[in-house]
Amino acid sequence: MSSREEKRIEIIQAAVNVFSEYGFDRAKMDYIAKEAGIGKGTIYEYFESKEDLFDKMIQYSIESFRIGLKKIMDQKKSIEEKLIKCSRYNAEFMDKHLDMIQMDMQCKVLSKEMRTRIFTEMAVIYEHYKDMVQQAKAQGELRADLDETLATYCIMGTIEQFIKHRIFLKRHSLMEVDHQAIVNVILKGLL
Amino acid sequence: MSSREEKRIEIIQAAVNVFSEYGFDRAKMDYIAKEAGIGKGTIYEYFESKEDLFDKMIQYSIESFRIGLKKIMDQKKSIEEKLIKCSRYNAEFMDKHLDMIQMDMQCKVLSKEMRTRIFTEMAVIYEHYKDMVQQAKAQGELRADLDETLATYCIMGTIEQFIKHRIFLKRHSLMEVDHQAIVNVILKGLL
Amino acid sequence: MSSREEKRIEIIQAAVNVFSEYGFDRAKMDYIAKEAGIGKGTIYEYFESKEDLFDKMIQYSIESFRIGLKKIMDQKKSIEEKLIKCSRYNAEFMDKHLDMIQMDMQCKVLSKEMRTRIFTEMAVIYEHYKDMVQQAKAQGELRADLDETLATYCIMGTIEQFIKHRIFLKRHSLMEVDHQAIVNVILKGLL
Amino acid sequence: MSSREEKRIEIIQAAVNVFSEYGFDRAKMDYIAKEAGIGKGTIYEYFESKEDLFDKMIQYSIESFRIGLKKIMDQKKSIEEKLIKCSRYNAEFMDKHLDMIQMDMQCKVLSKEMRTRIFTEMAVIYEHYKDMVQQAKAQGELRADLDETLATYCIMGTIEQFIKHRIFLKRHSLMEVDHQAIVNVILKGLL
DNA sequence: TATGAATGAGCCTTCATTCAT
DNA sequence: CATGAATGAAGGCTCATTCAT
Repeated sequence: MSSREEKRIEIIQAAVNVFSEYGFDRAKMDYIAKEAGIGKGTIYEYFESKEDLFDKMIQYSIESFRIGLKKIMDQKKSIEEKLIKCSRYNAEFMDKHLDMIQMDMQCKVLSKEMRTRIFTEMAVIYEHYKDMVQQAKAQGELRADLDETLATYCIMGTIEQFIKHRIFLKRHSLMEVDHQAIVNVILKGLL
Repeated sequence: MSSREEKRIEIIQAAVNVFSEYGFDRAKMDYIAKEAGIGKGTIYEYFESKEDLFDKMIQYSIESFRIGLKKIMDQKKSIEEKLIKCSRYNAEFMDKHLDMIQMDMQCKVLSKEMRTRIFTEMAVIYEHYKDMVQQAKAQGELRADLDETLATYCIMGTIEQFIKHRIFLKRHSLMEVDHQAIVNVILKGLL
Repeated sequence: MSSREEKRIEIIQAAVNVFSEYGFDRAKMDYIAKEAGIGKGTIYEYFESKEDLFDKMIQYSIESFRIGLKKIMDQKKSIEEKLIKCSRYNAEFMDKHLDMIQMDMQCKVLSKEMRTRIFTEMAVIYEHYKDMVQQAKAQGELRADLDETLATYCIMGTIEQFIKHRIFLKRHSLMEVDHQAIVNVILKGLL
Repeated sequence: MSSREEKRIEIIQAAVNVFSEYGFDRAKMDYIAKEAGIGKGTIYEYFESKEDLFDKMIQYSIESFRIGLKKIMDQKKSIEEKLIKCSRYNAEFMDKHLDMIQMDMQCKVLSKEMRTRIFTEMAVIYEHYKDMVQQAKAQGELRADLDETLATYCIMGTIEQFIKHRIFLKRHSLMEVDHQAIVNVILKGLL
């Protein structure tokens, strides 16, 4: 259909790959063009500048990550099952895309306006996690005296750290058993 | 002592400030020289290149963080007490050296190669945490069936996320009670 | 007639406007196409390149100016009357086609090569003036020892300077009396 | 002395040559650097941008032209002698530098502020000429009924046109006799 | 040893031109 | 014929690094 929109997405996807690999400043427009299989000038038919492309790429990535995550959280499953799926989804996403969880930090190079937008987007993800925790607690799946905010930190932080180490350092795919185990630690605690 | 070594440290400290503020690629050697109160050429008398300076600065920062953390971990205290102190130390360090958070942030706009290099340095911290977990487990403070690696992810990730949100987003200092609560969540789990 | 020729002229007229407004190097083919109400590629159906279009536009502009001037010069009038009419025509032309002044201006930011090209075209106008001087001299209207070439410089230069200052600097139309006065100065000299 | 200022002037002189030859838009910073015998980056140690360099070059050129002209006009000589010297000076200056008389038109590419400055500068030259005419008239060198403004246009315009044709088109130096002849035409008129 | 003026490789961006539709 | 999306060569500017002093 909208061939224009399709091409825009293709460029964004190329941008995800290249920015992810090189970071903002070392990613060359040349690389992105090559990755997208188009001429360098063509990018400027769709995006105003390198910064604009980066902005749009961030928006696109966070939104698509958020949507996938929300879908999992809205399923009628136990909190344990959902957390495992979240962990798995998170890992898969990071495997394909840029280190999304920490993307909020990329904002250094962004306009103040964009930074605010990204923080807002990221906050939505935090809220999704918290909603899930609250709901699970309301249904008696989690202990009654649990602080929902801190629990959310625990979930997000642990999963993030876990994936960062596994994917980032060891560069191998995660096995199913890993996700179950990490969720198990979160739920049961260390004691 | 060696006036040479002193000057080296001064340059590193200037580098910490400037890299923290601008990130690797946007930090100019000019800025660092100005911050250190020396000529631009002088930096090259002490460091081979911008990259070399960055590496040495990362090593220096992580090492100073590591030393403080190790001291806490080596104390004869319960795992709970030590974790609370770690959380507090982490928060204080970031409060004073806001640079460290920034540093962490900068990594994200760096190339994958550079990110990996930093992450590798950080692995020392991870090892300290893991040692502490192992020791606590050996002494029966933590449950016997605990996966030490995953437990370490949980501790580090949760504390990091917790501090990031509190300091970075809300911009207020943490109270004593917070550290106890977050450690409580880690230890007891969510169930 | 030939619809093709009409379109050619339309493009040239658009080119006059755009080149006048922006100068050669800053005029974009996009602008000219937009001004002519056609597609960018269409220009290349009628002109070989931007340079070619510029050349043809210069020729067209100078030619239309030349024709009007020649008509005046060919009249059976005294040299004084003709000079006054030339001055008036020149002023009117520049008033209507402010472009022409602009055109003259553009030349100055052009390369020496391009300036020469334009100046060569303008030489035709010079020849007309010189013809008029020669004829007037032959008929005893001008003094016998007059250098025709220098006299031509005096006429063209004075009128040009006069109009430039009046229109360009003061931005008001010229009154009839002005033209008589300036021609008077030219003819009588300063002594 | 101020070696810095000397180098600044050297760059400006290189800029005069290159801008004069190629025009603003086709002059490459590379050319100017090469002409000045320095590296491209060095220009930016002395000027903020290409536009800034152009601005400064224009100011420098007009001012030095104006000073030389004023010196001639202030001499205790007859109006005829002075006009001859002006013509000669003008020709020599244009031989070495950019087409100064028409430089006011270069302003297309300049900031509004700069345009105003140049017009002001150029107006000073016009005033110098007018002063000289008034003074000559007061001393009875020029006829009493002469319009000073128009006389000034006649002088400036004729000389400009004269030089433009001779130098610009024929590319040969002017002989002494030429200047005397053109001034003769101006003073005696065509009748 | 310390300096900072000079350098030039490298990159974002523009725009004349092409060509598939 | 007409179009406008795509192209890539070209140029202004930055900044890590060098080296004469």
